[in-house]
Amino acid sequence: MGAMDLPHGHPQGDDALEQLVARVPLFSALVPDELTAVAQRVRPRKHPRQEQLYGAGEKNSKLMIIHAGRVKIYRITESGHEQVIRILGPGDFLGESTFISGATSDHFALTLEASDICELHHDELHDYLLAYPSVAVKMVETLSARLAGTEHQLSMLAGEDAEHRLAAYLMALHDASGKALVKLPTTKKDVASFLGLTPETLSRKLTQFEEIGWLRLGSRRQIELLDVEALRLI
Amino acid sequence: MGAMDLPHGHPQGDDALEQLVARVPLFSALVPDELTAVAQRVRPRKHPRQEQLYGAGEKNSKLMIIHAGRVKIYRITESGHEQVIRILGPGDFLGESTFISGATSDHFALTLEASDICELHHDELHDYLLAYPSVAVKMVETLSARLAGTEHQLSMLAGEDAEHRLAAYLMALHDASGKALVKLPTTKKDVASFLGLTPETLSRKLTQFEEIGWLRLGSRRQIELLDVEALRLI
DNA sequence: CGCAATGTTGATGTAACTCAAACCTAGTGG
DNA sequence: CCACTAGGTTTGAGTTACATCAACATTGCG
Repeated sequence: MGAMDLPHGHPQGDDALEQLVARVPLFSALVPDELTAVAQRVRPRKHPRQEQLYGAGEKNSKLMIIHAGRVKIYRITESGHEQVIRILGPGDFLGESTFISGATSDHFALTLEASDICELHHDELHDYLLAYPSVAVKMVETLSARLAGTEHQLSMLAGEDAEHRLAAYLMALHDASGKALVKLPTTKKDVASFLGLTPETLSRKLTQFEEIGWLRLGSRRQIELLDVEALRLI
Repeated sequence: MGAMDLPHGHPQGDDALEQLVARVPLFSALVPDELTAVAQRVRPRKHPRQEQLYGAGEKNSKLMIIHAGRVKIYRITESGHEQVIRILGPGDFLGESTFISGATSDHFALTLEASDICELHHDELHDYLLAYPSVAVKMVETLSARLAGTEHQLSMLAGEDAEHRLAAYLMALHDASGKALVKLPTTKKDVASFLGLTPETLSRKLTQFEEIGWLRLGSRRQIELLDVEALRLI
């Protein structure tokens, strides 16, 4: 668990790294040779839980790719409260927002659990994208998808009430896992922030849904969805 | 202003088209030869005002680049009301969200005024990005910036009240133009939707700001900002 | 110039927030 | 490994900002 803190350079390690890189959607279109080239330049690091990867105001100059763990992206609004933007997991990348030269990010990234994350300096990223256009195309596609997701969340926040938002969120979790037993990716406090609610309102709506019989609240952030159709139709 | 409805093919027309393409941020990193190549493949079109460029469900397979005019991007929420996502102007592009093969867009694009828009089929776009990686890099940067903007709007909607949202919006208009006399890009109805408010609330807050002396409401969507500092500090 | 869409103003209702207090859970350190 | 504690969660009561409904005024397009 602590043997990869520093690059060792032995063949076994490089192979493993290449395997990791190959699993990242961003690099999935690369041919083996290119994959090897990328793997050699990427710096893997372990991060403990609750570590701040970057903060607002810093000029974070690294693209980070998550191999294992979860990362919370959030903003501090002008009125001072925390707004969760998204939760990232394995295969996702972050730090691209400051790729536009000079711009400093206005949000924070925090590991929610111990995480394995690869880093790539922005200068290098720029060269990579020019050298491997397929990575650039993949990145365009990923950003498009992420943008569409954020826009969807935006119109949910603006247009729907608390119940609709919560139901839609639960359905998204359900569709992602395919199972009736879903697990919140983080604390209810953060989920509430993500949904634009106070923790109190989230708690109330969840118990309300439970009373109606649409779901059952379990321990350890588990929720068993009993009536998926009802939630979808809300 | 109306002589370019159809491509004419004479040198003058091509030069003009090349000039237009060169002004699009997306293509700003291209060298002259590449610029010519792009200009030859791009199809310019005129659109009347209030024309639907694409709608939800359609598999829109074109990247569109705005040369002149304004385009409203909006979604119909599940509860049936219109949510404005953004207003695009000259130099902006749209239609990239369905670039991810197969995905159908869930939002609509409508011209707010007569517009000149160039089209590029997605297949061609894919080839272009591979052939001209600098365009892909530019697109990554643009999408990053757009994502950051949407995330900002998101946290505004979730975290701030009506006054803060309106004040921040007015400040954004002010910062974009640099002048104290700003002009709403579209109807107040649409601006209200963009800010996640009802038209009634927007109207009330604007008159309230006027009574305080922070601004003066003019005709034709003009607003004169009298106390920029107060608005910024709200 | 006339009509439909947009914008304004007022009265009323309610969903969700705030504040507060008690309870529970999960990581801490001994 | 267990007990401690800080943060997370739940429940309750009271408040308010904003939506809704409605009537009227204005704008600007055909």
